[in-house]
Amino acid sequence: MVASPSAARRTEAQPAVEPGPVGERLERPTGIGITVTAASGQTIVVEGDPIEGWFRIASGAVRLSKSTPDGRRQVIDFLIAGESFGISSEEHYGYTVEAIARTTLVRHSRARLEAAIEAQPELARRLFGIACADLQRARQHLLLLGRKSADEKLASFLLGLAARLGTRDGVQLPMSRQDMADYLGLTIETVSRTLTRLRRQGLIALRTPQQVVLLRPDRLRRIAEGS
Amino acid sequence: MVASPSAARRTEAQPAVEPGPVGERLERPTGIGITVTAASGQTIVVEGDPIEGWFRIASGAVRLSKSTPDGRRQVIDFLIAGESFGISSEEHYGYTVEAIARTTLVRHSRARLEAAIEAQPELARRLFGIACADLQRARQHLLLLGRKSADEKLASFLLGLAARLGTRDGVQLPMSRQDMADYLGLTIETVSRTLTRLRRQGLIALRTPQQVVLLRPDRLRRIAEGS
DNA sequence: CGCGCGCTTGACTAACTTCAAAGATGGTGG
DNA sequence: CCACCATCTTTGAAGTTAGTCAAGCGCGCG
Repeated sequence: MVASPSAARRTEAQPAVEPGPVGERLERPTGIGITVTAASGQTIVVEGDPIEGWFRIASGAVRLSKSTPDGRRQVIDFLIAGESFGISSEEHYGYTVEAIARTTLVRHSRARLEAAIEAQPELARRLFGIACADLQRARQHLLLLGRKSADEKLASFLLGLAARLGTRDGVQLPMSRQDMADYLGLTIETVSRTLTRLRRQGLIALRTPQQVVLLRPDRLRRIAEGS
Repeated sequence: MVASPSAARRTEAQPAVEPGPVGERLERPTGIGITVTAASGQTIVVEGDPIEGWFRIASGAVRLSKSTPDGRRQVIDFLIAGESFGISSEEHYGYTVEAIARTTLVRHSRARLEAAIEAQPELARRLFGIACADLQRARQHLLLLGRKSADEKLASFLLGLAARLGTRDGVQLPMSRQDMADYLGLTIETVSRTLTRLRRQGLIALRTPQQVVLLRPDRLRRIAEGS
């Protein structure tokens, strides 16, 4: 059940994030932040870093993850364009953020956010709503990790991703098998084998390893919720 | 890994919560809510119920849980005196709440909370802080469920509970083995066997099944974080 | 062309679950 | 006050799922 300590897979320990093509010029009173870009695999913030602002993903995708000291990793969430992280009252990040594709982010200072809340109290409600939605997602994820089988985990994951990306029957996976495994609390081999099983049962098709077609969403849904 | 469907263990389907000894008289403009009491095992709210207010636990303890349609259960959290649930911008509860001991709760209407926020905007920040703390706890729980072994889960659980209850070396477990199993994503037998193993290794002592003494917190901590 | 990387597959192993039964414990009623 | 019953916990033996170790495949890039 437990991945071996040698499973540390942080092959990336890059410099950090560099100012993007647009650069710091966008730091203006309009409320638009600093645009930065990150290459795939690049680390944006590390668990324990002080939270100095929040990021909104303009394009691309990132993963949030936590690790044990011996390198086992749990992916907390994947974020895509339009979603944010770093909106918290905590002092430090409780997770690491890494790009899983070439990603553009807009960084906003915490001070400005505080000021904006003063100016328009309605904003506080929006942030609270985001935190509540994140909490609901995390709790759904708890049920998946604690009580679902590998088949159920994959079915849930594929359906959830399709719903999130707004695609009816096909999903372009933005993450690797390793990322999926670390999100689902499985190993890469089990993810691969389970996808193969779903494919052999005619529930999905794999055009390429990243391009999944949901052939039988109805049956996948039944599996996802416990046959 | 997956508990059998027959593992449905909601032996309780009681009427709900009855007005407590103090009754509805406490519904006054002071902001003090309605006091209610629940016997051990009694259901307070059910997953899917509309959120009509929030509850603060005056005494006793409750568990929050989610279930699959076939009855497998994942405990999301345990709450003790002084802690709250139902503080959310969601419309419906995403979890069921049940008392795990004789519990007294104070119920506050949502409308009054909204009004209080209008009156003192600082309150909004407090609520946001609670949501962020809950989120951090849930994410720590994700790492436990997804990537820790049974030994690590139990060590983490006992240390966390001791820290939370503010006791140095002894813990009075307020929940059953089944509840612990459902929190840790294990079966009741594995919980029992693991506690026995920790006891035989001299790391803990069990005065009674509920009374745990942490004999070697240092070694437990090393186990909790991955030997 | 061949090298490297990510994905898949196979054989075997280990951890945890399942099924079964035997202690504890605690409350209730005789 | 004590015996009995229901419930919770512990323990044992066997079964399953997912993990580990190892190798092969396929694609893209230099």
